[in-house]
Amino acid sequence: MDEKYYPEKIEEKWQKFWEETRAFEVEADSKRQKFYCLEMLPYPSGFLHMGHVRNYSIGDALAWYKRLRGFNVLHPIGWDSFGQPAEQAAIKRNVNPREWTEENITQMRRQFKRLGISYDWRREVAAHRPEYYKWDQWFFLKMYERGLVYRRMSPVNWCPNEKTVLSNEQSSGGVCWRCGWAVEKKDLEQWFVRTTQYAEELIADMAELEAGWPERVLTMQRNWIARSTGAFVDFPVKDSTEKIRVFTTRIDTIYGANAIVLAPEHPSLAKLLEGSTLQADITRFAARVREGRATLKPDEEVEKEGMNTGLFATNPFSGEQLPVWVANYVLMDYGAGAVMSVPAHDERDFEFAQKYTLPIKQVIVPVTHDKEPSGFEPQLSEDVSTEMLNAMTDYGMLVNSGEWSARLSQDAITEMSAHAEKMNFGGAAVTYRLRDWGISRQRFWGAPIPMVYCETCGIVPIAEKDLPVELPASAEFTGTGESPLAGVVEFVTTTCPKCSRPARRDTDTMDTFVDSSWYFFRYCDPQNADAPFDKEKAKYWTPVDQYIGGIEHAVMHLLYTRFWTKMMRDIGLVSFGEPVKNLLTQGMVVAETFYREDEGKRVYFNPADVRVERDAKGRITSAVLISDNRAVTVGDIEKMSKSTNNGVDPNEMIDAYGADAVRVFTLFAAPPENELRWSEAGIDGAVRFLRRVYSMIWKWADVLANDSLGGTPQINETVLRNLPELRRLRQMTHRTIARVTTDFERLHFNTSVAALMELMNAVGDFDALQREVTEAPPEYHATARFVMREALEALVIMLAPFAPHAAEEMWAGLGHTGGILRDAETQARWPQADAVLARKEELEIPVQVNGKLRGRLRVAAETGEEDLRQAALADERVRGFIEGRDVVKVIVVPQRLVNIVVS
RNA sequence: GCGAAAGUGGCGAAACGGCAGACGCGCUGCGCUUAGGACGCAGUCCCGUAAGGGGUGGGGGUUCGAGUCCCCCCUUUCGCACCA
Repeated sequence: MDEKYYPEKIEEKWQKFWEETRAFEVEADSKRQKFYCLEMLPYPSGFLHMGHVRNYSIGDALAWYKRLRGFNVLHPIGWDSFGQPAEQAAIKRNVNPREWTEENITQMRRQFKRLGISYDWRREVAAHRPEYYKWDQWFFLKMYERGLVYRRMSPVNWCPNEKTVLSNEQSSGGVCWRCGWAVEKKDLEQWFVRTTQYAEELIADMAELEAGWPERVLTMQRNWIARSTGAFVDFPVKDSTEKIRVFTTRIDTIYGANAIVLAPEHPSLAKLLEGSTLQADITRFAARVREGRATLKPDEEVEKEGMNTGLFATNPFSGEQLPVWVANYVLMDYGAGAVMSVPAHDERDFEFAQKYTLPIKQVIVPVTHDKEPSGFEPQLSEDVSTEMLNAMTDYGMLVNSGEWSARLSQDAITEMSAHAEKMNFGGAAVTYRLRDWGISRQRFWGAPIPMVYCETCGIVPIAEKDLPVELPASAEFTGTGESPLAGVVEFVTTTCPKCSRPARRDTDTMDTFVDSSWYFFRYCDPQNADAPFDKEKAKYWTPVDQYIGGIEHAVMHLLYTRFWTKMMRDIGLVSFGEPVKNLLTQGMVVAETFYREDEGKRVYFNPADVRVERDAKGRITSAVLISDNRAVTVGDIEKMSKSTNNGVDPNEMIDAYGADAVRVFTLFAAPPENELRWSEAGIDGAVRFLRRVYSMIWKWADVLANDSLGGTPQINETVLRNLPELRRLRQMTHRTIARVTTDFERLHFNTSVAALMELMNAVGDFDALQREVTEAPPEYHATARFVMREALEALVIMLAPFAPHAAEEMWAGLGHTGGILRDAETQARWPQADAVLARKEELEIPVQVNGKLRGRLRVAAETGEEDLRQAALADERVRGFIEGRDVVKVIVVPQRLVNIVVS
């Protein structure tokens, strides 16, 4: 151990040590309790950013903590290495996606190692390697066998100029990202996974997740799946054998229907309009609406538009003839693609009826007395189109509804659904907003879909034994045309697995969410060549005990992986349906921005190049650019990004402060789910703290090892009894152990670090006191050294999850060999808090009079209720406030406070 | 518009319904230094010399006691957005 703290030296040394001793490599061991600590795998862009650093620092702290508590901890990492950036690099710079990806992985792996994250690197997986995506394809075949994947036409974003498929990002704003042409929708045959088949289970199983997942994420998933209960009702079309099926949640309002409205894409439309004079007009209208939708910007509101088809449908409840309309506000892919329009009791239908002056018939009246109905007096006349100002969407009592009148909405919904079912024209139904998962991508850099098209046999799956269908080494990356694979003749040309005649491969690849849906199962058995993973190994390690990642994956990734797990359960690979027990969604990393206006455009400067001036209160008063010493504008705090130039490079931070300090700051500065505001001053504080601990250990290492000052460190009860300062440090040590332990269990890393800082401060005070002790008997020194060693060792071990390199160095400095994790299988190193020692001997009890603080009592910790009461009433200061008044009540909370209530 | 979460010093933040602001940053003063983006010590919510008073977005309520629980409002952030 050097006298001074040299992070780069220590960090390199211990990284090498961990590698050589295989400190983080683990195997399934049924005799030990496991803990699966998982962080979301990164896309290998080539560089770690601060968001990654935060994510992986959180995970690593937890992994270390659990190891020190004696768990067998699986802590792996891998690469989400398929996807667009590699392909874009290929298009733009003519590099090979595979080489580009592999190079990036090499670079990022080096960065991970520099950060000292404790991964079992033998388990690393990468989505783009055939050994991995072989199993994506295998799963595809399994799902195909079970009817869980199917093919249908579906629209993609299409650039008519470059004749290529664009992703949503590439077509944002409705224009092509490269050429600026208006993006169109184009229908292509694509593969879909039937996620909707599991909709009910995906909703229902969320009950299991309530304890361990953020409420926010569950809410988002619930809204995404959006289960809705209602009923189907079939409306027979006049002069036709066709029926129009609608979905409604308000069958109780059916007597108020004034029209049936179809989505423009409704499949029955063509048949219904056969021979109609309006056919051409309607078709044109439908096409226009569809086009309008394609170029729609995300936030845009669209005016309701519709057309009367001239057809009529019969309301099966009332027998009434209703006109059939087509309108842009009805969605084809929700419910039945058709609705009954009830303007009096639905806002959208109301708006539509207003626009086209359709009759509005009221069939529900409010019955609640304590709640305002929607601003409108009950009317019993039928057509209220002139009086009604808003739709009345509340439940109420049915009126104008034939035999159903006078019932309450809730009852009517059940009874009318049952009636529809009995009469065979509908019935109760549940629908979901959740749609099937489209997994076809017209891209090169993904797992090929293992399907073949044969003229004779049609669509034929590849035989399992012929997997993987390997990606060719390269393709033409022009950025135009359909899937790049379509241009690779050797790839496309194949033979039919069934009839052996020439056939053509599917040239699409799979969505990268496929790769990330099951990767953490593969970590359990990453080299398996015969199966995605060994069931027994997965059974030991999974489900994941703690998953850590960004909130941006709240819906898609986490929903798909939940689906995938259920699918794997149904094909017998796992025995549970939920893959992740606890989820932590960490906040973004943000920083200050600085800019100058230049001809209306903002030019941003990196915070590293700016000097900030503050006033006496610490408020920022101005900022200047260091290079020219002229002022810059202080902008908002924003997410670190290229566009605002406020990012910091983890490599530079590690160079300047060391990985340990970066990690300590990252975990200390904010609770994990909050935003983390980057600050170089803050990281200075982290280094300062580490340095203080380090020099304290250095100073005491010799003393603790040197026996000449009074024998081996040991407790002398007499000394302890007589010297409160020794007891005080012990108390602080044990109190800190208890605090840090509970904070870790709650993932409150910031308060853990704060507690360690307090312990360090106490150690510092104790050390200062010791310097003043010149003459003392040997048993005093022995006891003092025992107490100090206890404090320092606890401090070092509890620091390991945050600053593992420094902790290892100091642990060794305290005379321990073989590293902190030595014998971890048999001996948990985490210190044990002794509740008796952690207790304070003397307490300061606040005394309130009528809830206001009026005095404090110094009492022994075990002082009872009655004594506290007496002491409070007798207190000099307190008496000044109660004199001359009646004491009505005295509330005594032992160990806590006394409140005296006076009149 | 609908839904959810959150508003505490100059800043990041603490606080089983029980002393608001732990811990850290910044700032102020002092010491040590030729010097310091080093180190040490002290101070730092507001008003007041003090005693004391006020203070957790605003207003009400429950309670002996509210940052914490309930109701209304304001603001911010996030998610969803014609979902019948």
